[in-house]
Amino acid sequence: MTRLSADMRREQLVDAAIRVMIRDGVGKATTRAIVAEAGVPLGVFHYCFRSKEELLHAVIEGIMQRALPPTTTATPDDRSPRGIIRGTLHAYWDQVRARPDEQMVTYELTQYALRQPGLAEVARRQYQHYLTLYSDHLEAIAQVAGIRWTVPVPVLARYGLGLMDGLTLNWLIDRDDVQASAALDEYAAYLSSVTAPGV
Amino acid sequence: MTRLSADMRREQLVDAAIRVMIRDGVGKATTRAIVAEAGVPLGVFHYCFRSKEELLHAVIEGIMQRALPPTTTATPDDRSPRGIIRGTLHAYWDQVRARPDEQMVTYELTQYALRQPGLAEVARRQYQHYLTLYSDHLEAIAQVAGIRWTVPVPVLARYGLGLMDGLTLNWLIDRDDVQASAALDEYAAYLSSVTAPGV
DNA sequence: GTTGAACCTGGTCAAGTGTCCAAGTCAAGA
DNA sequence: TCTTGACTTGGACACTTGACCAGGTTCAAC
Repeated sequence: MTRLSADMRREQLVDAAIRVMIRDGVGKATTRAIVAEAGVPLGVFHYCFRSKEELLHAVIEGIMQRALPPTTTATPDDRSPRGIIRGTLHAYWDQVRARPDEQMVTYELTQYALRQPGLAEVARRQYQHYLTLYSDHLEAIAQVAGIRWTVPVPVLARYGLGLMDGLTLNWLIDRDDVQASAALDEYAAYLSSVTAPGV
Repeated sequence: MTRLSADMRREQLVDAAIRVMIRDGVGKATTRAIVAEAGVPLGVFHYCFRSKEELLHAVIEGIMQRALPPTTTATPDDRSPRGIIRGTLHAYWDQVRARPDEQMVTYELTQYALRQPGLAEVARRQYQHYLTLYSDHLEAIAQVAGIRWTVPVPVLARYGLGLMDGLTLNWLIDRDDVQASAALDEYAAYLSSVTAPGV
């Protein structure tokens, strides 16, 4: 086995763990499955991590990092406010649709974290982070489209984040692209209805 | 041990399983934890169920049955369409807030089911059932409020169910009642904006 | 009363799981 | 060169978990 620093090994194990989770689910991500995926002996695990929970902690931080960044608002075809909003939403949705398993892992990890006293706080912090991202994203859209929101942005962010989370969850269950798209369009229509020209 | 029919025993075990899941999470609901909760010997389990998955199947059907029925639209204080909508939503939300652990179990079970080939179909069917319930609920509101929806009800149902699922999930993470309530009010405002008088 | 099906029980098995450790290997600084 | 600390390795331990079964008990129907 090539010699690596403990930090490198940790990174290697976290990546392997994420791969296992995406493929087989969080429940199947045992220490043995993870080291097998990473191609290292079992002993390595507890040399790098004090416990499995410590790895889970690192995995959660890791997967949150790679969470979908809101798509840059580039929609060359339709530059009306409504067109920009609709284009942005569908671009984001395409990313969700492209990696369903990754979405599932995110939800599974969130729930796992909520049950583990030590990890609940991490989940909370991460969700707060998402809220901020979403708020920034809304502000960016407003700027690009040359409009302002007639509803407080924090409210709009919570509403939107909730809706996207819910639609994703529901789509993961029935994979109904037509209905999901229709709901997304309705969201775009709603967002357009809470805009006013200029700032 | 008092003698009971296998059907009774099954019911007893399902109830015990649900109790364990609510208290400790789906992952901790082992056969031993379940029979301990039910106060019966371990052997009973595999006398009543061919396998643990068979019990899980029964649990899912069971917990879905007790899922929140849409609140009857009784809002004596404000009988305007908007008042009725808002009252209904908050009444529903109060039910969610009253049993957070039960909500979590529902989400955990859904995910567990999606990973288990045999159970995925059950989840799909149940979600379809929820959609129908939500549609009926929307129609009921329209009738009581004397309005009609200007957006197709199936779209409105998917949108609403997604939003409520997402808001619930997010609230389970940060338990922020103020923000949740604000988002809920915004949803009420949106719903009001897609109504037209009479039928 | 006999019988047979339904129900109960305690122990046991094999597989899997997180954790630990003693002995080995390596590379770089004293 | 020697030493020292960091990394590697294979095996082992203690425990959990789902599944199974042989033998016992009960009760209603005949």
